[in-house]
Amino acid sequence: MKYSVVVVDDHFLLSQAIGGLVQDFKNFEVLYLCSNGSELLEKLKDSANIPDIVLMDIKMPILNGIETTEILKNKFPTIKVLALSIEEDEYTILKMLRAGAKGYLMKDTKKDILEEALMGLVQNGQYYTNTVSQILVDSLDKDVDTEIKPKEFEFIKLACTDMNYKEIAEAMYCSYKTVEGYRDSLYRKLGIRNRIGLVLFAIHHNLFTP
Amino acid sequence: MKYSVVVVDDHFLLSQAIGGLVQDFKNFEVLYLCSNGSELLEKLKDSANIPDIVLMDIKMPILNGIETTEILKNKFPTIKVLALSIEEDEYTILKMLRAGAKGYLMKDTKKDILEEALMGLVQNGQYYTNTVSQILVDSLDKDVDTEIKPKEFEFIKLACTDMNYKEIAEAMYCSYKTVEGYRDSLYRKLGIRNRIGLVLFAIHHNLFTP
DNA sequence: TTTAAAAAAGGGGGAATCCCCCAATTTTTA
DNA sequence: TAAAAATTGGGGGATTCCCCCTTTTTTAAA
Repeated sequence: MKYSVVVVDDHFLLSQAIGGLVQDFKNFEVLYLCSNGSELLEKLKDSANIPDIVLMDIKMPILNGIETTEILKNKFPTIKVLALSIEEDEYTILKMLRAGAKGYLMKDTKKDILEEALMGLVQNGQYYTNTVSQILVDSLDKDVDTEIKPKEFEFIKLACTDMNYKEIAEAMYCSYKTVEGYRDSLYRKLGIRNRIGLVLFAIHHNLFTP
Repeated sequence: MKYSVVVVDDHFLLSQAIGGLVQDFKNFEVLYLCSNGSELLEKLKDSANIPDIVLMDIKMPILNGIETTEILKNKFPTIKVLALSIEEDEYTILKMLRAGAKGYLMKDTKKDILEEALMGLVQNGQYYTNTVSQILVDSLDKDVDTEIKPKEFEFIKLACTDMNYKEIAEAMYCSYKTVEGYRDSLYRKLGIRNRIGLVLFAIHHNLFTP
């Protein structure tokens, strides 16, 4: 009996191709492919469509990988999610693991590693590369004072547009000075010195997708 | 006799997988895979390694797809390049086509289309989707006064860091006022109003990769 | 439940930077 | 040699940055 695998990725070519790779593995077979999270949830309404493993991309339209994994954790706890992302980013990996992913494969993954990871998932319930383990260790002492608050998060997204602070204040229904407060607080705790730095930070940590 | 195909992409999983798809096509076979442009050029030094078609990613480390295609056009004019990119972007597509690519496939491409495109390349020497044709038509009247000059291009890349204009001027070995000139000229012809807008423009048009 | 501490929101003011107009000079191109 | 383009510059208003501060609200602890 082979373990069933579902690939969720909005890049048709990639999901089709990954499906092909998985189909070659002797212990695994592809159940079906989805192009985003909500399509997967739709499929899962039929209990015949519940796979052992979901290979999940993170950046997807409509319902992204983190949100989808969160939902799966609650509604289908038997399904193991393996994150499979083009971009490697500490923040994103952490968010994905917190959401319930049992492993995370980077873009430089080779075919053998994919099979090894799938076997790790069914045998040990997880598969963590050295990189991911290191990130987990690093995150222990780091995330405490670097936590970004909801209002600051909202500010960051607006700061990543060409609006000036006066306009941002109007958009956030608060005073200009409050907006400056969010900015200064972020500059201090993120160690950046101007708005370009903030935009770059936001992009690198997937707080904002251009 | 099958047509030989080389896949150039820094995403191992993707290139391996695309290679698998191509291998399934009855008229095509994979010669080898490369992870960036300079690796391809190294391979091509041996004349036994010259393929009929190169499937080329655009964003790659060391030597990107546009630069690589430009070199191929001069040194190996018999090789047909099919751009195969995750991101779809007018500017990038145009640059890739100007560099000599004979076609461009978007991320939502399905397996059949890939085969169709490969056949188009060997039979007609090109394969253009409707989207690409439309972009070509649009570009005719648009690109004239929107051309970005080399110095401006250099400025853009520095403007996408947290340096201020004084520092950028030092980095470019010119006066502060010259830098302001580049900035103002770009703002005018790109229709943007501040530096964040410039950064966003640069990202959207792949002039700068965060 | 009261109290103390922490966080959020708002504010003043000054220095630095950014934006945008104009003009002069030098270099390149036709 | 004249025209076009690139470079440099002045000046000034707008915006951003970065300190200082007070008031209000939320949270946590005694």
